[in-house]
Amino acid sequence: MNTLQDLPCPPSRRTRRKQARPGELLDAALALFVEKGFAATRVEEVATRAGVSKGTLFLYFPSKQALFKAVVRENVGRHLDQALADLASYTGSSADLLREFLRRWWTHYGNTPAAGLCKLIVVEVAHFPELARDYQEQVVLPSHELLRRVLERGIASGEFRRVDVAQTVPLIIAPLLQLVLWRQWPTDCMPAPTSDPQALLAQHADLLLHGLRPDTATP
Amino acid sequence: MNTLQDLPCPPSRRTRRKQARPGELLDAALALFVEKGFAATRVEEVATRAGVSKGTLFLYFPSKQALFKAVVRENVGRHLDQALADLASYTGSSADLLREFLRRWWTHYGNTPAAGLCKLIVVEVAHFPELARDYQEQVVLPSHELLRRVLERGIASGEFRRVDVAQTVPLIIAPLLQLVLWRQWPTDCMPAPTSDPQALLAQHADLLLHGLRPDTATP
Amino acid sequence: MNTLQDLPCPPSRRTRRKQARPGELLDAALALFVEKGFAATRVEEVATRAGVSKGTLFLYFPSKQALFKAVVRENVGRHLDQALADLASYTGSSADLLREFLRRWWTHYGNTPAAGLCKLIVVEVAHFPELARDYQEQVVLPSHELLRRVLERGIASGEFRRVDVAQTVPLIIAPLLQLVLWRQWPTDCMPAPTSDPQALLAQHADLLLHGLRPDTATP
Amino acid sequence: MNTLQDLPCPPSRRTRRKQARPGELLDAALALFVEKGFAATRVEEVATRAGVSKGTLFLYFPSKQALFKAVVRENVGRHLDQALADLASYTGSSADLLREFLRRWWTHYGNTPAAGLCKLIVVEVAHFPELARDYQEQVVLPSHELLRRVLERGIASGEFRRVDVAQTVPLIIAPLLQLVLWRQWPTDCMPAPTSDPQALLAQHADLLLHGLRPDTATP
DNA sequence: TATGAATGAGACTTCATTCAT
DNA sequence: TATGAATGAAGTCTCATTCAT
Repeated sequence: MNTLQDLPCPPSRRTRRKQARPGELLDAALALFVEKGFAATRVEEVATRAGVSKGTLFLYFPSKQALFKAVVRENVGRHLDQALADLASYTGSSADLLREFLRRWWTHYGNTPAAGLCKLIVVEVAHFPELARDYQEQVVLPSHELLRRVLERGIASGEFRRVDVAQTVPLIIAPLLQLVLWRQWPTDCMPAPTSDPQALLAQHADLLLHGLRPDTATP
Repeated sequence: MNTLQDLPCPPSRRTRRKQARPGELLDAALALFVEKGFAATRVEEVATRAGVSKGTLFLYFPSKQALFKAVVRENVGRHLDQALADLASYTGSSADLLREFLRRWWTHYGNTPAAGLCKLIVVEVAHFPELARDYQEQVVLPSHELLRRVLERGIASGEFRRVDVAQTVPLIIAPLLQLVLWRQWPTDCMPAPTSDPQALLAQHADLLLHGLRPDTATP
Repeated sequence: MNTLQDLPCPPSRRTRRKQARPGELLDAALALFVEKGFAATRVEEVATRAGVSKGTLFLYFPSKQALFKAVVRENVGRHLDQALADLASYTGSSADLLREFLRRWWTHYGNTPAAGLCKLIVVEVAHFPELARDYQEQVVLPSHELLRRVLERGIASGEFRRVDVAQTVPLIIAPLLQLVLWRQWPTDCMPAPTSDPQALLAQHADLLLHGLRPDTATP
Repeated sequence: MNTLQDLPCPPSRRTRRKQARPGELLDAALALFVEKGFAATRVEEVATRAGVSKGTLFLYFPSKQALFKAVVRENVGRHLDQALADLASYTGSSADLLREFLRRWWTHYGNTPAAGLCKLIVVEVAHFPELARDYQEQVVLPSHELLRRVLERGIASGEFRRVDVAQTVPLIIAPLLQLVLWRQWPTDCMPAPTSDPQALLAQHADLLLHGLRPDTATP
């Protein structure tokens, strides 16, 4: 029996807001930083978009820089972890594994708000070296490491021909990164080269797997 | 008859310098904009680096934005034109043509100061739609058009298998763009995934041409 | 008949604290205002030091200025009254009376927390004219008045030589005020000229009484 | 013969102002800091009083704190040096020397704008320890040292009776400091105890020299 | 009564732009 | 043409004060 008293008291409206504030501010900040860059974003805009006043923002983040760092830290590698987690124990073919990698990368990262971070990092990272390190550790290295293992696995099993793994990994990554950059651009004056990300990824997988296929004509 | 006056006077050093001013300012501005972005670059820095005073800069460019536009206009597509010019009349194999495209892109564009513009455009272009249009017309469309023709040529001749050309072109471009971005990053906290651009490009060509090769099982 | 309710209840701990609140806030404020000045003291610091929240402070004092005025009013002349009260009816020699004045001034005022007010008044009083008037009436005038009578008494009795009383009174006061100022200074970078207030006061009395002694050459 | 060409060209109006600017700003700042304290003085007020705009101030001083430090450094000990310089080689009586000290202190320091610094230092010095050190070295220590020598000279020569020199020096200084503080106060609500500084100083000298006179009645 | 989250006016500081020289 | 002193709009951040709970 569930009595009323067992139900947790709903937190007061004020308390609920207080707890939600940092998240709301981070969301607003992510959107604006991505759209306009760090310098061109005014803290008052962020506050307004989050539905609070300028001063309130400073209750939660001591400075604009701290806000920026929190935005990046909050979103860097957020979805990537789970996306890559169980790929390591994949048992199917290496080709399927590569396809699955691309598929997950898209659904868990490239197609989420976190993708906006790429542009941010490309541009602002020179001014925030600590964040660059975070990004390197949490996003770049794990992705590269995983891809490297996938390639080596496929080569070892004979599914893939022998290629220079170190140079091939960035070639797999590049279209993914470029995809999220292209999607940031204003479509009117600067249309992305493709309007169908999924088709691009499909073609990427197709071209890649063809490119990795061992030479059958060598008896 | 005094014909001496008809002869062009060699410009005095002062005159020469005066005429060189805009160029020196544009060079300084390019370097700084690429390094720090539009907002974080102060006009005084640009002037100082160009060896003139802040006021002088405004004699040549009416505003910071105008300076930026001039920088981009000056450098966008500067080297690309000649790089792509005679590729249209190439007569060798399509594979060689693709290799030649990559080679030229690297020597005439990716490995020149103009490459810094990529980062600039990725980030700032949203606020300068006219520039985006310029870039689109002078860089993106010609490159894509050329690549499209190369692919269609190869497919028509049977050198390449039938692929979705519209999706493949960006896949060829992506590593090139990414390569210049990687080179902008601070190497200490964010090393590029490869330190050997030429090797990357070689692997790109290799993988690509393998991927485009017709299925050998079709006699 | 239930007479218990008629008896005064000993105040509960909460009630007692509640009644003590203003006093605790005033103590905290005094210390902080003295230490940092009016502008550099934040109301939140005062509240925290008094063990309450910022909002609570404003239940007792309508503004920071009101708090400051209350602090000064509360402490100005607090100990001085009793210190000077019965000196008026002193019956001993005028020299002893002067010595007693200095002694009491020190024990009841100069060596109490209220001494910190001197610095406060020196600096902030220009912006709080009402407080200046209070201080004038409660501290300056009574002290001067008393000292004037002491001097006149001594001159009348022949104990002291004829001096310009109006100019002499401030000369007696000056070292006392200066003494409390010196003690406010940070000892590391700005040591007071003497570390022994009692010795200074003793020397003050000695020098003063010698200076007031009638010329011995007048039989 | 003075030809016109020998006359130094009067500096252009702009140049002259440029050179005068720091001084004008320091003067304005001194007045306002003395009047209102560091925190309550707005940089825009200083700029306005100096006849320039807010931004101009920051061409000469990188921050409000730097301005404050410059104000103090500029004025601390400015007039005191020359005032005390040749007193060391005085050859008259020690009594005259003491009187001369007081006279000079008044004309060269107490009655100049630099006197306003005393209040400033009393209050703000806790936040600017380096400045405290400057003041200590340039003002306090030299004055005390000089007075100590005067007293010892008089005692050695028999002009003065044996007193505790270390305690007497501050007793001579105190009325001087207090005098400048009193003059800062608003005369309407807080009149200084004397409106005639010279009379006070005269009485100070008189009382002091009487107080230091050897006991003639001790055969 | 007590709290502490929220506010917003106001301060310091920067920097693109102007203009007298 | 070239300079660089001067400007002032605009941005970040602080903190006294308010008010819903």
